[in-house]
Amino acid sequence: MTGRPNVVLLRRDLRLADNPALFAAARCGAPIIPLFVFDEREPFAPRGAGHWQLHNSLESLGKSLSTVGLTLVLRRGPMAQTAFEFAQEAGARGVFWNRRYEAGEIAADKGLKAQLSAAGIEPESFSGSLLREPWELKTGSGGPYKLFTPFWRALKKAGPARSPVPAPENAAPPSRMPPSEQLTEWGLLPRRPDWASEFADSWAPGESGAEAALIRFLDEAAENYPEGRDRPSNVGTSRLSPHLAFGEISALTIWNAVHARLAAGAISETAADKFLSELAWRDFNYTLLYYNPEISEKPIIPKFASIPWRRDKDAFNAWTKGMTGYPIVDAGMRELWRTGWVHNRVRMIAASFLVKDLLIDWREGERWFRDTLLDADAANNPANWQWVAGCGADASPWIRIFNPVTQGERFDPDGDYVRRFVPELANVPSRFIHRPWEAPGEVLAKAGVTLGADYPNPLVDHAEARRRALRIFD
DNA sequence: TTTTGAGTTGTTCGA
DNA sequence: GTCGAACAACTCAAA
Repeated sequence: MTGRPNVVLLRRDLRLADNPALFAAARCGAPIIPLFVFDEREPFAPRGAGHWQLHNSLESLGKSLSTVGLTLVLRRGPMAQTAFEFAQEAGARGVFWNRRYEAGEIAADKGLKAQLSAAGIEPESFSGSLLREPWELKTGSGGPYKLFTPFWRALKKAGPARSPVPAPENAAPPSRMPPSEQLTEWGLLPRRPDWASEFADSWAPGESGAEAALIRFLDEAAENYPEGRDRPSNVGTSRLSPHLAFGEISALTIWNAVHARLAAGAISETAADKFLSELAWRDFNYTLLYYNPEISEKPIIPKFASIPWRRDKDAFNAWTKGMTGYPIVDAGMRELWRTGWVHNRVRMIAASFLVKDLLIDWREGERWFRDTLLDADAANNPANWQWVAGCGADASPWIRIFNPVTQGERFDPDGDYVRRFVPELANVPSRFIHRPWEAPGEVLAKAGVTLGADYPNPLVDHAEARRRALRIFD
């Protein structure tokens, strides 16, 4: 097709369905160039494990786009400059994108908007990621919500802001296509060692993988979600977080799919409500990010800025490697390393252990998760770390310290989860699986475990560490 | 303006 | 084994 094209700038919205920027470009009738810009210098750009997801997601996106007649262009470099130069090179008429909410990303996109306007290229941004924009839901006095429950009530009452838009069909590429960089040359897949060798057993990055995960959840797990979500040994959660983090599916699509099942009587209101409230947490965390732009650096409650964190490289390394001697913590940290994801319940236990038991700065944990999780983003990861550390948005009057033994016994009673990720404990009886140091010598011998050799002794005594944390956080 | 009710996910103690 | 109270008295949101 001839005529000046519109560029659709893609970032963490790697999908065709319900992509407002792509839809708007398709509706224009002008030729379309989908452009993915990878700016590795952005603090919340995919990194570490995220490179694996990004590679596979882009590969999948490229194929999907080609089925509707479009060619994905890949470029690396500073976001605003790269996108602007590309728009000029392509002789673009407009550049469309879906909004982002992290301070640096907002600044980059704002700069791009100004640059494009000055050059006579039309910029247009859309709401495509959240159910409601962060500035839409306000308290009675006009401020942003600081507690989840009132936010959730307001979101439920208001509902999503827009209707979903379909994927484009038979879109038109331009007659002259600017060249793309080659995905394989970006070197995003790990080699020597290939630490992602098992990721594909757990994940299918891309839009169709996201859709399959949603269907699987609705068919098999949604009805039992309120209880099933807390059992890390089961697939009781939606496992949609990596797909959401890369925008392979929209929150609105998920919201509507759950409502459709509810209307059909296929799931109960209780189950739907519980799950949708978790989806609402994502919106809430983005609101927190928007109004607390330093959320990954500064405690939302300022008095927590003066906690005397311990600098203990050895303890931190033991935590990252899943060698703390607390089986549920170690299973979680090894699940993270092996699969790029950890069950939510175990995230809280492992995070609480780092912050409260080891007294290591939550920001170090946040950075580790940012590197190793497939689903890390600028909002959810920092906001949840702040919640665990107790310096976040909720105002609980006393500090919460998870007991790794109690939590393990409550949520992994048979030890199935621990046995899967900490195989050296596989033969320890359930009674001792979450407290192997209390097992009699002959029990450990029979299970083939020597504490301190096959599996570490506890890094700290939890009861003692708890008293220390209570003293320091007071 | 003042008041009132409530706050994701917890733990421990003691009856 | 189970259950309610204490934790510490704060901050938020709405009436």
